[in-house]
Amino acid sequence: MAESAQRSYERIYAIVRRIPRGRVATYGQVATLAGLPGHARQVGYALHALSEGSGVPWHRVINAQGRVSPRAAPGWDDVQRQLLEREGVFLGHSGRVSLERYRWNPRTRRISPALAP
DNA sequence: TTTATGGCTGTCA
DNA sequence: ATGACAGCCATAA
Repeated sequence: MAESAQRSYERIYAIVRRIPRGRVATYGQVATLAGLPGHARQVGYALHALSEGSGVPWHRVINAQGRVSPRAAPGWDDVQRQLLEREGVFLGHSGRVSLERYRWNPRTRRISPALAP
């Protein structure tokens, strides 16, 4: 693997690591924050290449539609949903996450749970 | 080298 | 609301 790609991966991981518990971010959002606007797909690859003990909360990254993307290995999407629920991110009735509520904003834009309906 | 394929996204029907 | 299409670019073969 080329070093430039490695660097990008590290940036991506650094961003994903910042996502707080109970929050989610989209692939595109992570890409932009990592300084790679438009490389959302690459974020998916970076996370896919991740090893298990890396400490990177890959499950907090979902697609722009607020859904858990289906991946190569069947059953993993369920695992991801479980992990999210364990952190307090509950999926809507159609297996969708309300991005309006759970989207992570690095610049303090946080939604108070007490304020939520 | 070229091709095919993806843990995506935005736009349009 | 869902589905098809086209960009984007790193990996794998």
